[in-house]
Formats: sequence, C-alpha cells, structure tokens
Amino acid sequence: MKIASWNVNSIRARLASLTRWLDAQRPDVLLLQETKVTDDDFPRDDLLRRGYSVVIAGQKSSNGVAILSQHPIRDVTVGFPEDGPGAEKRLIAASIAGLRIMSAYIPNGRDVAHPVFQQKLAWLSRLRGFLLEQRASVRLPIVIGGDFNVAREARDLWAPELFEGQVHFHPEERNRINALLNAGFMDSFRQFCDAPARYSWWDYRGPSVAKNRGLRIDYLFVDDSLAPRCTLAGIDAEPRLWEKPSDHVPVWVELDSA
DNA sequence: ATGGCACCCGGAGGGTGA
Repeated sequence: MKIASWNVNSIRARLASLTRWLDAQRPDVLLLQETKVTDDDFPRDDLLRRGYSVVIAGQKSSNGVAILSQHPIRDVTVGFPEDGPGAEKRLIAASIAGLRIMSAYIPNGRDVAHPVFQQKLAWLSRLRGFLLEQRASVRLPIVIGGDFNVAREARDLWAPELFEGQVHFHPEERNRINALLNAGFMDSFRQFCDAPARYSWWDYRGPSVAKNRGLRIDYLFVDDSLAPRCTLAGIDAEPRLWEKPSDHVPVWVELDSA
C-alpha cells in the first residue's frame, strides 16, 4: 500500500501535474495540502474518473486539505474537535484500509517575532494532543502526512547556519515535532535514508533548484506499531522539474498488508 | 540587501508563502 503526500500550492493551478503524477504512480492514497479552493470548485471529477474517492476540507484562496483514495473512506473528521466555525482548513482525517490517515498543513509561522509564530507552536501542540486522542478513540494505527513547515535536523536544510533560530528551523519548532514523534511515531523517510540534502521544497526564486538549496519540511509520520510493515519511503523530486511546478514535491511510504 | 517567484483575489497591486 503506497501512501503519498503533496503540497500542490493550488489544486487548480496544479491539476495537470497532479493528474500526470497520479497516472504514473497510482498511489493507494494521496494526501493534499494547500488546495486553495472552496469545496464547490474542487476538481472532483478529474480524480473520480481515475478511480479515486475524495474527501476535502477547503476554503477560498488559501489553506485547504484533501484525501484521495482508491479504497473506501470512512469516518471523516475535519480540523480539531475544539475548532470554531471560522477555523482555517488545515487538517482532515479518515479511516482507510484499517489505518487512520490524516492530511495536515501546519501554519507557516511567517517570522519568529510575528504573533502567528506562537500560533504555529500552539497548533503543533494541539496536533500532538489530537493524535493521542485519535489513537485512543479510533484504535487504528495512524499515518499522518503533510507540510509541517519545520525542518527537523541540520541535514534537512541547505543552510542550517542561516536558518538556525529562524522560522522553519527554530528550537521551539523542532521541540514540538520531536514531542509529536516521541508520542509514538516515526519519520518514515529516515527509516530508509540517512543522506543529507534530500529536500521536499525549493524556493521558486533564484537558483534554488539548480543549486539544490531546499528544505525537507514535508513528512509522512507513521505509528511505531507499523514499523514491521514499513518497506520503503522516499521523496519524488522529479515533478519539481516539470512545467509549472508546485514548490513542494510528493513524499511517499510503502506499507505491507497487515 | 526584504529583492528574486508563484499563487490568491479582482480587475491594480497588495497579501501570503517558505
């Protein structure tokens, strides 16, 4: 079972790339972030035609998450239980093939001095609590993928000395990610690859792609209990070289059948 | 060096991303 996650930076702008990648890779499940579209305008038909069921949590202009699946989708929840009606659409969870699968788009944080940076930290803390609550209540192994907007380690950034203490590589962000993993999850990519400079995002501007100046900020975290089933994981950097790319690329994990 | 680029909305150019 192949599960992938991709911040597409607008599903409408990325529909050609998305369908090209889906047709080539045929993942069982694809988690999307930054769909940037209302539910009414989500291009469902292009995905249904390819055999994917779709559940979405969208909003106008920004944010927006979705889950695409070739298997039946059940028990969908959007956001955190305590969210008000105006909450940004950054989290969707569903039960698929005996797993609790989630797509998450963690707030960027903008700048460490900006109030939204504290909201990012709070959001990551809430996410940890939500994962524990879901594990207890749904009782299925959890796979959460998404754009976490945090590089975990120095080997996950092109210039750690430049980013240290800044947004995306601040100790408080790393602490929140580590606390989340310590709750019983593993960074699937790092089970199979120790190499530095394997990134999931490159800036649109300047020579970022040519010089491999990127960040690894997109992850698939899987329940520790899934370790024996986890056979391979990777980052597919190729779509970053296609026409009209997202600035993020898909990350993926393969799980053996239970 | 606050630029670079791409997306959004709205119908110009500012807000946001990372």
